[in-house]
Amino acid sequence: MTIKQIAELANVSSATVSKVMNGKDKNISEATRQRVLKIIEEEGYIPNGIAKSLKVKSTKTIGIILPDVMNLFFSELARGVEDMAEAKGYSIIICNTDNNEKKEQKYLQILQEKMVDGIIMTATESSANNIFCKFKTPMVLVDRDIDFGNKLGLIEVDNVEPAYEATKHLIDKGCKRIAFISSVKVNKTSVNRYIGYEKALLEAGQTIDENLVFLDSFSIESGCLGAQKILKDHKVDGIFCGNDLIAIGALKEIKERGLRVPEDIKIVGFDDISISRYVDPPLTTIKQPIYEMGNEAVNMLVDIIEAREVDMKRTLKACLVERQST
Amino acid sequence: MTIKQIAELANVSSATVSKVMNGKDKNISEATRQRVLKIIEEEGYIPNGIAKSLKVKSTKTIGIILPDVMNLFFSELARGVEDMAEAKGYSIIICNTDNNEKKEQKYLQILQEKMVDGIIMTATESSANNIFCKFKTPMVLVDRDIDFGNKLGLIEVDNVEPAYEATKHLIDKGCKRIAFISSVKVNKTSVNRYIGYEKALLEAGQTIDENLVFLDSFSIESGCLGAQKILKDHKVDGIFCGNDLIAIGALKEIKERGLRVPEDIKIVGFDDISISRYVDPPLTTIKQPIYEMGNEAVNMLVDIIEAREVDMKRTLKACLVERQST
DNA sequence: TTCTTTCAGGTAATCGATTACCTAATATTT
DNA sequence: AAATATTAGGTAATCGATTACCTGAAAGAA
Repeated sequence: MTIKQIAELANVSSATVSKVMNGKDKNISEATRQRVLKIIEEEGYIPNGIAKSLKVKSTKTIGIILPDVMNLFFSELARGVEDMAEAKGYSIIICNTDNNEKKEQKYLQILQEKMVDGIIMTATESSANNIFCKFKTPMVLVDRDIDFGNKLGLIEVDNVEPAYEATKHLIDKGCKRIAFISSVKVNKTSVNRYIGYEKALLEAGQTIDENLVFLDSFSIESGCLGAQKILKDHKVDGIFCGNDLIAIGALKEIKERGLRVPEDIKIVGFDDISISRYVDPPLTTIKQPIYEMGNEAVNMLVDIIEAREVDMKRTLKACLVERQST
Repeated sequence: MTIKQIAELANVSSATVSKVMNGKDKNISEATRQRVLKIIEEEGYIPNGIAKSLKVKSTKTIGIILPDVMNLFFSELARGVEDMAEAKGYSIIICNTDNNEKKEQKYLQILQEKMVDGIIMTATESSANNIFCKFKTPMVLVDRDIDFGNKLGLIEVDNVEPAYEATKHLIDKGCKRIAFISSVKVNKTSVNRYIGYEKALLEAGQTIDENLVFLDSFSIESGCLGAQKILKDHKVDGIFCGNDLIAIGALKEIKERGLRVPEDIKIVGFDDISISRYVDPPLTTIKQPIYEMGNEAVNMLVDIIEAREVDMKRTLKACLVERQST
């Protein structure tokens, strides 16, 4: 079923059918319009969007590249993106990189071949290369602060200040020896959270003990591993975790050693993923506006696509939500 | 940059460039081939996949329609789909319906306009209508067992038997009054789990007490609500939850009432989403091969798309994994 | 030598819409 | 009544690849 067949059935030209479908019907009589509409309905005609895209040079789809949708942080981000995209008439193609630069490259190529109108991406931790500079598909980076000049949009949250706040919260609650478990240092997010942690400790006159810092990855397993490693040889009364998944892992490990939270050890996470309020005890954490970041990424991207004036950098605020783990 | 411009730069026709790019280069001299390849590389030429799709009538993309990627069950399913799709050279467009039939309809239309090669979908609980029958885009349904004749593929897991097993497990552990918290009855999955629950109770000579059955939705909130409602007026020593999210909610509610798991109340969930082993206590649950379901859905769909012989129904096995909540 | 293959690559129709521009009829203005 | 404007719709080029079929030269066979 093509537009020509519809046109024939309605005794008009394909141009007329196209005009009716796209609301450019100023010069179409109501009778003709209804006739065309009726036939489209009857035949269950669905226009070929590919043909349309080829002509109008827009696919109304955007690509989203992220490490892993199974990670609650990214699934929330993806949902934020999808909802806003849908509201603005765009579909989204999703790509998981597992922080693998090869896959990132491959997807970038595929998305461009598919002629997406724009790309939203949380870049791989190590993608400091400048592969993105050479192409012109509009793009906005989310969460990972990587410097590509100012050609790309960026949605970020400040990490230093909330990390400082989180650590200070532990100090205020009386913690004297506070550990930090997070991802490796190639990840800028992790580094910034470390800076906030350091700042709070120094300000409180506490010393930085490298033995209380464990850096691996933003996963539950890392949380288990880190807590295990630190608790084996050292006494701590507080842990600031680089994200909530780590906190969940640490929580489990602490309980297995017969220690209590928050009585023996207080814990603060980061992100406030949806599950965090349901773990035991409910986790004190830094609430990141994850879903909103997804929304904003789409807003910015669509502004770029549709060539509107737009600020290429947007910083959102994160804040502490206190629950029972401290 | 189009194929014609590349052709001009290489002093060949666009047909030759096309042949080189697609490996149909039997009749292309090695010298020409290299020259074309070099220019493509130099110019950073990316072929227009939309134009290609229009001609070859295949977009190499499949759509996936599901209730909500933020739900751990579906994010794992989505990941299973994406990974297998990527391996087979397909991209995926993701659509969240929130179990809203209107959105489902809308996405179905959009995906067909975008000319996806196939659709994988977890149908809305209420979509018993036959809207899918009239179109010919290959489609496989996952998890939700809805009858559309045998035109559509189906990937399912048996729910009755594992639900029976879960309930029997509680009985074997000594539970005398076992509650059931799950989603509403329009959801066949939920119904089947109820049937298994009922079967185990009757077989053990226990009576079905409707006061111990709470049906709402497959969410953490429902778990809280259900446990709250049931525990207020009744004494129970075991709860079979329709899925893990419900179990997590119930767990929280139980603890808030000062009851202990598993000493006072034993709990079994369903799904084994990734977080379940990390809650406190680690959840005994029915492990569904969620990721594999995603894989299999793609396998089946691609077989249908590429017109291979294929069994339109595939049933996977779920099994009990015992952890500390029982 | 002549005929047939093979090789290397070119020509142009095609996929299914969109849209700038055209036309013919009717309506309005002066 | 003549000139102009509006209405209703049609014509055909175009988007950027793919591919069936064609061509002319060189190689091999008879």
